[in-house]
Amino acid sequence: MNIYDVSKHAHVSIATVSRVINGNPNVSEKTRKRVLAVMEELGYTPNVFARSLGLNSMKTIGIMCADSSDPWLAEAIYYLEKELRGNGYDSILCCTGYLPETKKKYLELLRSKRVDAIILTGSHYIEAKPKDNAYLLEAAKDLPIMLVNGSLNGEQIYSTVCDDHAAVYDAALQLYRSGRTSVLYLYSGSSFSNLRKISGYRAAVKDAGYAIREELMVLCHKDLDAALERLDTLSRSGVHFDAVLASEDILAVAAVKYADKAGLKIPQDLSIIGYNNSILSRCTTPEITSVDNKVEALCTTTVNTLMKVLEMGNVPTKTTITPELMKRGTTDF
Amino acid sequence: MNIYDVSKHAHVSIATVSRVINGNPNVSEKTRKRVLAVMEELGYTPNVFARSLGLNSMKTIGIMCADSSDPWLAEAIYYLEKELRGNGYDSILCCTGYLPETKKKYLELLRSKRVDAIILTGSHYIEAKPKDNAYLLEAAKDLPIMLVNGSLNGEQIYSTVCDDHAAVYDAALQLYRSGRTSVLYLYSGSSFSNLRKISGYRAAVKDAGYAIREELMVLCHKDLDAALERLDTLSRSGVHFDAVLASEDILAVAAVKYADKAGLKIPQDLSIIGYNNSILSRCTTPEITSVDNKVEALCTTTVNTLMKVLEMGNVPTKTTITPELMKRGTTDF
DNA sequence: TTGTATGCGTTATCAG
DNA sequence: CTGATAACGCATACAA
Repeated sequence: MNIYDVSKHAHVSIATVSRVINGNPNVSEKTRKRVLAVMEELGYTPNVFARSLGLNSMKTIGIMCADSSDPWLAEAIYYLEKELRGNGYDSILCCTGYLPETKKKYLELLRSKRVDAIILTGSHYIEAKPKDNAYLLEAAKDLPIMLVNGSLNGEQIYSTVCDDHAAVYDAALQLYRSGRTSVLYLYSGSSFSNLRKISGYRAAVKDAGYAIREELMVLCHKDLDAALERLDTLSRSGVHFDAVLASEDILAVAAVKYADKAGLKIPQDLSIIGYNNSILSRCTTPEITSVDNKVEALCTTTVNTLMKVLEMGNVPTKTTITPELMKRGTTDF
Repeated sequence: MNIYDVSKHAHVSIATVSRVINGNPNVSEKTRKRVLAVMEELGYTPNVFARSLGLNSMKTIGIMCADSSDPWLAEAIYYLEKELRGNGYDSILCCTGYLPETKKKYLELLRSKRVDAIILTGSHYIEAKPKDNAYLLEAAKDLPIMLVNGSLNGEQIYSTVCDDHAAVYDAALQLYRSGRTSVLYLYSGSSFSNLRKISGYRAAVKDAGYAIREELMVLCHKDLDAALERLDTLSRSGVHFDAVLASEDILAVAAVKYADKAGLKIPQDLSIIGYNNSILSRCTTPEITSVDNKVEALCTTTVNTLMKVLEMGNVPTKTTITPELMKRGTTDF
């Protein structure tokens, strides 16, 4: 069942059938209808492979993410897929894990599949050392690279980021303003986004008139038990804190559990702020004040930008989106 | 940069190059090495479109799910993608939503993309009325259809399910055995899986020696606020219950919140069991006893079965996996 | 407005 | 073991 069969049955050439398929206006209404009728009758579907071969494009975008089961990334993927499909593009998904080598491997794989562009979802794709990002610049010579919540300068590289620095700065400052004196910053890695967050925290501490205390900046695994354990030992070792600002909601959940265990009242004895405004922030009692970093906006903006890029339009290289603090029961402001 | 370029540089025919690419044994070791060297040198990558055209296969599996941001589905997608890629297959993702029409539409779309098989993820794809599943039987004439946590009989349709009936039966019975007298069953829909769960609940009520009370089987939206509100009004309207068994963790979270609000002690005044053993079940205080329905096992089994199907092997039409009750703080057994 | 001929980069089928 | 050549199904430049 191919274009030839249709052309025979409709008594036209394959060129005409092709024109009909592609909406070329240079076809008389009569022939168009006849061809369409035949296509319907035969249940004809164009062969995407042959079409791709001619056009050298699949109308497919590669989506890379570290781990599609991470709630934030899962939500991002949802919006990206939806938005892309709305624009007539398919998405092929790659969960790359967090290792640089596998990230590179999957990027190569997607390139070999001749996707029309690649979207890197989440802040784990930009490394601190420029040479570790070189492979992205290299890939961007062939196709557009879109960063969702990451930023990198380069030809054909487009970034859409949430202003994490401002979000954390603002959150921390509000904690100090509400009377806290020792805000613990709990974070889980050193991705692009995490670095920006930490710098926001540092700036806030200074602007609140305090000295930076390294022991209040605590790195731990993105895991409930690990974080709880970390807070426990920290407290036992004599470090005092009356607020926890976390780089991830799950860490904030751990802080709530820690307060429960230690008999601390929330938010009086311990204020807590999470990050991402995920469903996790709503499962605890009290519910957690959390920074909404606007996944949906990040994703739709990314896809919109990409569509303009593919249409050869002129587009901004970097778009910044403003996060918002969702106030709930773990803070008293 | 194509197979002709390689053949020229290596002084062989394109047929030989093709053989090398495809690991055909009918090539002398010497030639193979030479060709591989040239390919490396020129940085040649086979054109997937042309290859697909010849093979009429993309080595790509379509994954359909209702909503990739649903935690359970997100996790499933993660395992499916990983497992498929390990077998050399790409996955193209489709979030179909919950409406029958869009489900059909996306299935057609994937078919037109000539994917090698389609995986339907989650229990939302099997409808109660046989005629609503007819389109799946129709599609299965062309390619294998794999169901993850759904079941349907038909040629080229393979199901991998978790025994939801047994899981809920067992959970409910344990609640009665631990002294509860009125177990409220809270559920969010009437998918295949939900129907099986309800039948498990009904069986348990009977086997525990109680009469079925319709007012104890409560349907509500899969949403924190909606569920909380539902429990509130239910209680105010005089319905008594001393345990909540939920078809989703999020509903169990709502039950915990309800107990907090109503001043009920968990598990003494109200025992709670959730379903899915998701991270949500670990965010509350106390943490929620939840049925682990083995996402990973479901997904790896599905992919393994699919691989056998694609290799024309003989495979079971239906595989059942046994769930497990993860006991935590919301129950006293 | 329509048809013809050719290219796209492979794989597969022969014949040697 | 190797090579020539015909599919594969479509898009498109060019001719009519």
